[in-house]
Amino acid sequence: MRFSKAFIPTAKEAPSGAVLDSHIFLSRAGFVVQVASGLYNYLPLGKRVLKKIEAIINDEMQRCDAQEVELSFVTPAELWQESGRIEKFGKELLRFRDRKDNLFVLGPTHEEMMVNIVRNRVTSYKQLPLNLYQIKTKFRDEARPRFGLMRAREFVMKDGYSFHASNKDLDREFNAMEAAYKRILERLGLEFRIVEADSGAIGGSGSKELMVLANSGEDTLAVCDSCEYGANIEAAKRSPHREIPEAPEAEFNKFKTPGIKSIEDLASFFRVDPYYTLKTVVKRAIYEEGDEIVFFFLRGSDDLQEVKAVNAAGALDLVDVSEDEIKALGFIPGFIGPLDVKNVKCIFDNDLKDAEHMICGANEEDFHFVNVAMSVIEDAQFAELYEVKEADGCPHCSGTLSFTKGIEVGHIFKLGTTYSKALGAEFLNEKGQSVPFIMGTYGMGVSRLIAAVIEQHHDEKGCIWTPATAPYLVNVMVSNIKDDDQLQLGEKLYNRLRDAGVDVILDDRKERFGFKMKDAELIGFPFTVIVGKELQNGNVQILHRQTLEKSVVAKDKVFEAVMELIG
RNA sequence: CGGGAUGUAGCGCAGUCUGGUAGCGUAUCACGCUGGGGGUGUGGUGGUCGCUGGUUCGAGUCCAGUCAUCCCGACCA
Repeated sequence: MRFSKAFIPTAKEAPSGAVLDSHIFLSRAGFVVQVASGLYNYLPLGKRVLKKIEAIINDEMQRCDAQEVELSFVTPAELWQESGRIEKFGKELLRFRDRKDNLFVLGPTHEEMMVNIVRNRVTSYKQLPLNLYQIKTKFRDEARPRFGLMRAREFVMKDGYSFHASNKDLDREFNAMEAAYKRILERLGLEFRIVEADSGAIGGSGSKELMVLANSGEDTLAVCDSCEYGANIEAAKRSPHREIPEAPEAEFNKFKTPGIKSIEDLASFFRVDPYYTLKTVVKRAIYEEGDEIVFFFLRGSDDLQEVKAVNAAGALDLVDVSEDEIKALGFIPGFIGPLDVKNVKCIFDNDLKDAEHMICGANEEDFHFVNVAMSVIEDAQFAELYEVKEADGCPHCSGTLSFTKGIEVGHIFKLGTTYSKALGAEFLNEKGQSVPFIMGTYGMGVSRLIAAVIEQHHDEKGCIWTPATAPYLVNVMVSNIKDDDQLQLGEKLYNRLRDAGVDVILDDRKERFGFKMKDAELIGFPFTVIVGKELQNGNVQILHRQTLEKSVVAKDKVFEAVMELIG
């Protein structure tokens, strides 16, 4: 491609409201342009990057014998009613009616459609396993799209679904997909971490997220400093406490604690470590039908992890409860305790099993109990509720956990029979029994990957594409096209590289040196061959975008030098 | 969905408080000079000031409504 004919509208200024570097540079360098909230047009450069990433995904999927399909974007609402997700997905599902008044939704993910394709077509265990995927536009009517391509409403996702006759076979495929996803991200040149995750609304288990490490990431990850363990904070675990504070000595008793409502005040009032205080978090759990108040109890040294709490309560959502609502139930905020609680659901953190010497609210204004043993509570429901903290111990080794930020670019998990059961998709096993498919699902955000590459690879001048993702690997820049020698050499090199199959662009615009350099740096071609003043000495320069260093190469050896650079 | 802000030329912004002929930077067009870090001179093109209604002799400016976009939060396979 010749720059003089290319549609690459670069700009000095970022669109107003753009805050993320990837959003700023992808816009300024002419890769994408916003159409409406969460909707983007891909210009030629953006489309090239998209196709490069897709090609790598396709290549790795083929190595795994996953087969590409393409499902219709518009999907009948009946399928969503059948699986029960039309309510669960809520307003994110964009619904509309056709001329015959039939209800449709724009596909936000395609479990239903994929199961629909397979059911009644795959009818025997002999036809399994099967892994089908597509790379296609998805639409989710996000409440608040933001950060450019990072969280758009319309986006490109690779979504794959596998069908198995046994859990064992699902495990095998799951591991194969994890390995394939790892290779994809490695080939793209990204620094990433595979972490344990919550399965979210889609249901299932064995959930893992692929996180590109970047400070601007929306997810917080807990990662071990000495082993491979990493987890989204929503699912992160820790080792049992390594140093347990000295237990306070006291008889069971009720103490007057006027105005002592917070854990901090309580701990200093009794001069004990917060570890020995009982924290109560009150939430209203929302269920598919109805709602109720739930007390979550943790050690005072811990905080409630809401996603874990939602799962423990089996709720769709948890919302805050006002002090007045608590009082209306007959409890006093700041003095709630687990003893003799009736008519309110209580869930205890696992860490409180067998806990002793605890100080907790007495359910009476200005009173706390001391030296309470959790064992006195009958039929207590326990679950994991705590949120890990930095410096907690790794659950798998003797290492220590620290926090880092990540961009979720992939999510794989074992669905089991959730969807095949809901949609009645069954096959005959070896025993002649009709059983539901055991499924896995594997998603990767292709358009989000574009943003992730730039979030991880940019500087103050602009984008720094990795070799596998660059729209053009080499930019041959003619410094002054009015100089015949420069122009001729540039043309010659351009043609030679192009004939050799290199993704190359020739900057033959009638612009000044500085202007072209700024564009080259903003767009972020990995290598720019500068055919300019050095030509007087029989040389050209090669600008390495990553380091911004310029190397000098004899003009007769440029082709070989470039070929060697790009491997 | 709660809270906050902003809509003026292709893009980025000032002007609005205090009503009186639409501005700046950049981009763009023509011609000239220049040619190693977004160069420069001269002359142009380009706007029903988001939309609707109201107040006024007169509204970009004041009032009401509405739509859109962005930010914080809730939400997010």
